[in-house]
Amino acid sequence: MPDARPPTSRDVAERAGVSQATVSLVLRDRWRGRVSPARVDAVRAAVRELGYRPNQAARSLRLGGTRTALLVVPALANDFFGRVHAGAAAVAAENGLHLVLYPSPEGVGPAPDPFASASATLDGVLASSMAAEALSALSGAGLPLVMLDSEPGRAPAAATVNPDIAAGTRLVVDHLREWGHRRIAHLAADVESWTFAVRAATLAERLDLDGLPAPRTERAELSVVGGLRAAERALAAAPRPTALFCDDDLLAAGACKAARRMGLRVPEDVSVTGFDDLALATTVEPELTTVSLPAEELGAAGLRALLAVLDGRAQPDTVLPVRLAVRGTTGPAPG
Amino acid sequence: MPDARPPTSRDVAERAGVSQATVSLVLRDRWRGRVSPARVDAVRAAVRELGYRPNQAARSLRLGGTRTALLVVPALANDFFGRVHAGAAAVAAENGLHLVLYPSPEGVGPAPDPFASASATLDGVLASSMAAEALSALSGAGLPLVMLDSEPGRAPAAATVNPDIAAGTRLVVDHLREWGHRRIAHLAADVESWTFAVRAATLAERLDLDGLPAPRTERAELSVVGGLRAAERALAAAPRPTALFCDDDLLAAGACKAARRMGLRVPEDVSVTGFDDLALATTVEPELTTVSLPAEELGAAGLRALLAVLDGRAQPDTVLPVRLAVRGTTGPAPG
DNA sequence: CTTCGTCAGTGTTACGTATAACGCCGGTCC
DNA sequence: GGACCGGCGTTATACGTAACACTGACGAAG
Repeated sequence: MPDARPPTSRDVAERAGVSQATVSLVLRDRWRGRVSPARVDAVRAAVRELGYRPNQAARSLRLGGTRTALLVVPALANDFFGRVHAGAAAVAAENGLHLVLYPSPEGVGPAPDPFASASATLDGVLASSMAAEALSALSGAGLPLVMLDSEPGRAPAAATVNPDIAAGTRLVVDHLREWGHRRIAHLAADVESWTFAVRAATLAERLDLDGLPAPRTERAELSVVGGLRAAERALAAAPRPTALFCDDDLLAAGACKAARRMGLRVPEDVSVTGFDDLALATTVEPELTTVSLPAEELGAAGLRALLAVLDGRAQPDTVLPVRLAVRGTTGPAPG
Repeated sequence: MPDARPPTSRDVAERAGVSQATVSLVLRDRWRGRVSPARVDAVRAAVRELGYRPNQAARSLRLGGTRTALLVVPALANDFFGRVHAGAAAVAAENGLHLVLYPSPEGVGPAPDPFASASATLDGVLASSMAAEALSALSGAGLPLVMLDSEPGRAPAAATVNPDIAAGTRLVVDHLREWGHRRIAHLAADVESWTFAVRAATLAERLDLDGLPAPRTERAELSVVGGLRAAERALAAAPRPTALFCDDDLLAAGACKAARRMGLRVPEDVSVTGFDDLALATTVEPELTTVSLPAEELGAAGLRALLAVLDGRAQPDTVLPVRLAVRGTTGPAPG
């Protein structure tokens, strides 16, 4: 059996009694009016019998492009980016694009080495957060880039897609105000990132608009324990805040834990709000009141934007609506 | 500016005043004793100046292989597979292999379409769980395959790498026995999978060995709410079990929630154990006593096995040790 | 003075595919 | 009856890289 190596289109041609060019025409579905139906069937039969699969490398070389895009996400530690990926993957599949996932080691980590060699293998990049060096490497390679969760107009991105963080922040503030909260502390993610900056700015602005004092801010490492520690500091202040605005559900979960450890009840003694609506939000007790971001839609819209860019169509920046999921961690202000 | 398309090695050659072959020698680091240092420098300078990057497609075509492996994971919803990926990615990077991630839509979902065309682009696959059809498609394409969390000797895998599930199960049972538990219920994942079968078999065997009755088993969808519902059923039985052995941390988290809703304290009234040691385990209150699996090491060992297979070296099946993380959800049996 | 070996390179080819450019043949139209 | 044309197919070539087989030239060895 000299079946050592996979069959080529030439093998198929020989078996079907046609030329290699004809095989290609049939496989690329460009044979209408050029190849007789009988031969088309013959080629298809030969393909099946030999178990032929086109060599992607050769295709890419010829065509000057792989139908492959890269999705860069900061981490796989929570389900948010899993949902982003699902949304993007669905759109990619519909459009015959391969989507490859690259979890950037550190939210905003060092230049991912994969890019160096992968850039030649990719047609475009959809990135959620990325080190500046990696960004410039990408734009240097001239790769089309669409950014998620990133400030419009900055960075060499062809387009951006964002959930409406500012609106989400306002929804939270309004909700807390309806419950009568006036002393609101801010558990801020200890990350230099546009999304978090928007939360802080909008929060301050909205409170000011309502004639309330600027929120006391506690910086927190972006994790449950980070939230726990920051909340312990925030709740130790006098007078104690009646509500904690957390940049993220992880922080909010940590904050709830901290409150309980300090003998405080949630939401009777202190209200807590999150952001993102992770799976975690409905896992903890009580379930988190949080801003629900359209993760799937974010991925889908991002990939659609990338497709548009690949097709040479200009793509406007997109903002997606968010909603407030009111659950069990918010209630009337005490006292 | 005729800089329309990326520079090729021939462009580099022209600029450096050498032949294309020489460029290739320099870039592949095969020039020792073949190219004079002066020209090597000239080539390197030209590469820098033009921003030349080798065309991967052409390389793959020539070499008959991409240095790329695929990691198939069931979902991105929890952090376990994020850690598996991290471990595998580290080893891959050390060995100049690209690692691409494919989250299979459904734990054991439909044949992933990506394989159809991607198989030609891959050198090997490291899979955690996979639909039977996808498996056969893979072996049909003759792709080297290493399986994680899969029964050794089954499936057309060149090797398997597993955490020692049986040992973990025994650790849990022994721990519960030391606390005096005798009525243990089993919250079993509603998934046909070898790992879960091992848990059930080992649990039954160990209890039998200790002269205890077979555990009452409640099937649960593999999620927090699934665990919640199953635990409600299990805890409604009379006499009530004093401990719940959960196949997974998600189920355990749900079980704790159910217990609290039924007015039971954990661990005073009922002990709960998990499996996997997800981030979730230390997030919930109280923190879960659970079997800690070496996720990073699992990914790393899996990728090492794949590398061995790619090198044509036979690779034995591997079993990795586990440990019991004793935390807050287990205590003395009541009564 | 020939012969040989080594260094320093270059010419050429092959990888597998997609497609532009061309050829053939039977039927139509003037 | 010859020019033309449309349906069918084929030949030839290019994509960018890696590496084999070769060529001179220059010392050294015989």
